[in-house]
Amino acid sequence: MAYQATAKTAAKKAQKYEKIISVTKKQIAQAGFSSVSMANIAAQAEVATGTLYRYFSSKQALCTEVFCKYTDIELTLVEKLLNAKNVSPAQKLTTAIEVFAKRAMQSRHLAWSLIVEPLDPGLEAQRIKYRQAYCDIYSKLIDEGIKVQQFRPQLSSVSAAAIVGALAESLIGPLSILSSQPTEKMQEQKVNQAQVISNIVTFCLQALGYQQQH
Amino acid sequence: MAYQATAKTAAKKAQKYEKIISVTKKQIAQAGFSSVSMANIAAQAEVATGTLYRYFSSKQALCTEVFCKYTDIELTLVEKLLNAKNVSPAQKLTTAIEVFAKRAMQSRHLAWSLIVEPLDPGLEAQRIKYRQAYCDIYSKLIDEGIKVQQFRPQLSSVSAAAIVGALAESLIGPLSILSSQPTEKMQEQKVNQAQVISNIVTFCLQALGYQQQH
DNA sequence: ATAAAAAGTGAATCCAAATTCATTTTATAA
DNA sequence: TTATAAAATGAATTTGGATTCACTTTTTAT
Repeated sequence: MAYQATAKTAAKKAQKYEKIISVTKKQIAQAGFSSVSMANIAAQAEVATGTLYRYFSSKQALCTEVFCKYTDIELTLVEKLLNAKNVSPAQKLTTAIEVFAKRAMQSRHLAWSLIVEPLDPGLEAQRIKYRQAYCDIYSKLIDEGIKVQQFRPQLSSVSAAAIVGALAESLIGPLSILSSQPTEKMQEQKVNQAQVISNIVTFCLQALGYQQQH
Repeated sequence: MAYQATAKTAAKKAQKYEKIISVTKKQIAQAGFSSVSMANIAAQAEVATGTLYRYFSSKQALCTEVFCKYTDIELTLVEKLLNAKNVSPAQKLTTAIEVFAKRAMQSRHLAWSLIVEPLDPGLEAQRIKYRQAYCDIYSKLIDEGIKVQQFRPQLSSVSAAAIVGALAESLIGPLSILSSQPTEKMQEQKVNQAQVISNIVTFCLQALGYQQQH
């Protein structure tokens, strides 16, 4: 009597769920959150619009799911690097920035959507939570660095926010020379990704008062 | 025969125009661009919605006008400071940041709207132009500083973008401890505006490789 | 095979503002 | 004072998706 989803059916359902997520991610990576429409996603996922609502209560719920899924991956990764044992704060920061930057550059459009695309309030609230999380872990790192005198004494939460902003704007935002066509400014200025990353690493380390060892 | 607006009428019209602008600015300063609706503004300006369209071709045109008017004031001010004669690059940067920060803090909500509130694409495009302008003048300043060896050699456009991002995030964005209730974190951490500004000035100077003189 | 439960469908509905425009009011010039 | 131009009005229209829901199809348990 009682209807009980069989393994096969449950799997099919899960598959459909994943397809919706992945299709949405693809759309966001190609043209940003602003390009996501339910009709749009439904077509790509090969379901009816009504079906989407059997998996996600609203467009915002769908977008939030995707946003969190992919933002979380990056945050967790950076978190791990900053929790490494027997690595100095300066070294951890260097690695964290390098990893974050390289990954963002490999998925430039997605990174733009996740980090700087203007979003509506619901999603923006999520983004703020993640930025705050980044800020918190960087803040801790700075405190650590102050304690071992690798960084100068400072308001760690202010400096942490500055680092988050500096990374976003210089690597991903519209001011990043990396976001102009690779052929344009970068070639003209003979700049490559590695140089940009190295520049921003030095920028951050020195900002915190780290004295380069020779 | 030919209708020619008399001085009095022209003045009245100009007054009405200003009133629309000022009412819109007030609305933005109180609740952001997202709270602006034509009905809303019309009511506050004591005109009919249709009348707004005799002054501005669209909502976006109105918002853009206000956005540019107030953003331009700040940009011009900072530009002047950076063009000062007989002032070292480091000193100019210090002053520019201090002035920018103090003014933003005095008009916190407006600054938030102008600098970090998520906007729709039309306005966001305007904002990017201004950010680029800031980036350009900071970039020039950095080049100047490199030349006189106050700053280390670096990719000035990358560092300039980083500074723009750092200022926005640490002073105005949601991560700024100044944007939480003044009573909250700031008192709890015994932090005041001056300390935050001083922190961010040092952050930027050192980021560029400036060596504090004793 | 059949009935009940769940899943899927997509055309129709809803919605909130921006924008329009036929009409009214005000200003100008003869 | 009157005819014409400009300005102002605000109710009605438009719009672009998100969301709904009556109906169909598929799955499950007997």
